Amino acid sequence: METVVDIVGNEEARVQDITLQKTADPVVYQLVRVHFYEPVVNKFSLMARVLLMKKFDDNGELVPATDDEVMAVEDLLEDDNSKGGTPDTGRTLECSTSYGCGPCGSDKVQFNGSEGQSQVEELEVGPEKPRMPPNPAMDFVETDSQHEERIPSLIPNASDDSLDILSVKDLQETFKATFGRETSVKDKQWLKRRIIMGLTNSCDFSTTTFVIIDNRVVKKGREETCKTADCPVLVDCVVRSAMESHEGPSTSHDKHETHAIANGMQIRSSTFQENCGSKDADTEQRPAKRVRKPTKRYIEELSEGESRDSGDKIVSLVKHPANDQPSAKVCARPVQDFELDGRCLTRKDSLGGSGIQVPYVSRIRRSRPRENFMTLMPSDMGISSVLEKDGVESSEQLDKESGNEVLKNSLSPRWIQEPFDGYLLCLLLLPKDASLIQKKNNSAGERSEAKYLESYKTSSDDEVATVPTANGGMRRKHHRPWSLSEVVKLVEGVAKYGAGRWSEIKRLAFASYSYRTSVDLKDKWRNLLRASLAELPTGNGMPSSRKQASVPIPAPILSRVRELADVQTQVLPSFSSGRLAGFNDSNNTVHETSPGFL
DNA sequence: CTTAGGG
DNA sequence: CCCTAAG
Repeated sequence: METVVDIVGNEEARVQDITLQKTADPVVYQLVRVHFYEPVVNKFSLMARVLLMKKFDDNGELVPATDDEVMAVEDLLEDDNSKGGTPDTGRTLECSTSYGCGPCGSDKVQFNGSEGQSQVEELEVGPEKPRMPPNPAMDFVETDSQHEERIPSLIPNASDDSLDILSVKDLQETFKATFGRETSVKDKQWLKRRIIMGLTNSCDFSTTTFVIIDNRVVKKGREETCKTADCPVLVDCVVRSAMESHEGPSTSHDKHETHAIANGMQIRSSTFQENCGSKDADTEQRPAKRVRKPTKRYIEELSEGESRDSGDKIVSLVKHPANDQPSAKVCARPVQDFELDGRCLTRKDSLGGSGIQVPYVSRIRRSRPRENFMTLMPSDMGISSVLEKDGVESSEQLDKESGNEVLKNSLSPRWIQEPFDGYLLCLLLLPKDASLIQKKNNSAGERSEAKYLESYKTSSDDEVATVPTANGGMRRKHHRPWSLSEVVKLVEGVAKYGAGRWSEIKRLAFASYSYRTSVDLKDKWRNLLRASLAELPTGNGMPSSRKQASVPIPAPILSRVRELADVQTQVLPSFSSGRLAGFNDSNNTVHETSPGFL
């Protein structure tokens, strides 16, 4: 399968782009839930790369990783770094032993349940999921008969012992003392591990970044991308290793699941075998750790909005104006080859029960964040198959309800704007040689993916990043249609803060929609206004005589727009003449009827 | 830097 | 959506 899901640095990227090194710097975010489309990971034909992972709440808004999540990811990386000696020695980062190595034999990873069912993986990370404490893959402390060879040789046993007698609360406090932050994780094992690691750790992976060049990940000197401490380096291939599954009572279920996975899917490629093999070894020699600084990283989008508010300037990352072709810049600086080929992170799919190998990548941001990378996802990705019970602002709920459904039905498949629940992971599978990639279209899911990707490919053949539209036209690739929820937000914002105060609205109502600038809001408002006015003349041939918006704006919203516009411009006229009259009428009506009730 | 408009 | 001229 020569398809490639390409999301690089929040940018869409084509296979060609990547191979041509044009858009090659990946940004790895965090994930918890994975929408993974492509199971094929054949070491000999593919290079799989985690490119981007983001976490979304129910409204599709970016949410920062929890510290625990971040730490989990950091640990993965850090561990990788440390055990690899130098980052330049790309090695298998992590690989599930269980489901990765089980019945190895097939060279194809396949999701069971593929049928349109979302390939959603839940990385049970973070405090909200105590059942599965963060940082799965990094486990080395586990007990375990099945992995007797794994010895925490690098970990001071004493510490471990001393921690044993502590209560969860104690551990949490220790954790706090160690890391300078609170944790809600209640898993003692995890806490202990973290604490130990925190106490012994001393290396910081965050100083290394990589870039993909020519299908390989090249180490890149630390750069502007990581200037700021909060460089959104959220790598988070959190993976749940099989070993983890064996840990602790709370994971018994997982264990079971893991087995199911092993049997259910065929990830067993020689590749994975290898990886798996190296894993145990690697985990054994996990070196000492670093002193962990309190993690403070935000997804760029968020920090952007917030920092604007506070006048903070840490947004430099995003703001770099010259970042239109930053990737080129980055790529132009080849350093050392860093074969990431083998580095796999594995995760466990709590839904389909399939684990996948997720190669770790790097984090380098290039250009403006691409907000709608999810639009690259196949529409059948199973976006909302699982709702995260995460707390979601009620105000957002409205958005979702008012917007999602409409979107679902009205948006073209390519533009799935419906907010994703949970987290997302985008994987990039870089074919080393497309011709080598073979795919068996077994499942509908695969087919649709192929189809989707094909269309995408087609649309992006050109240098002129354009994308076909429904009406046959071509529009710029990075155009992002306004979702209904966005429109609603905008309208609300205008209602609240007044039209014209775009920056206010932007940061107050669009804090999480980083991709909309105040200018965008303004423009959109202008368009909305036009649309609303265009709809007024009933005698008019057809409101649709005008160019129809990609996302039809419900009439109520348009009228609301009109109202707001009126309020702003001709408050008195419209009020006294039309609205006031109507208001009085209804009032009268009420008065007429109410006496009867009395 | 934010807003308003034109392109 | 971009660009730019104006506060």
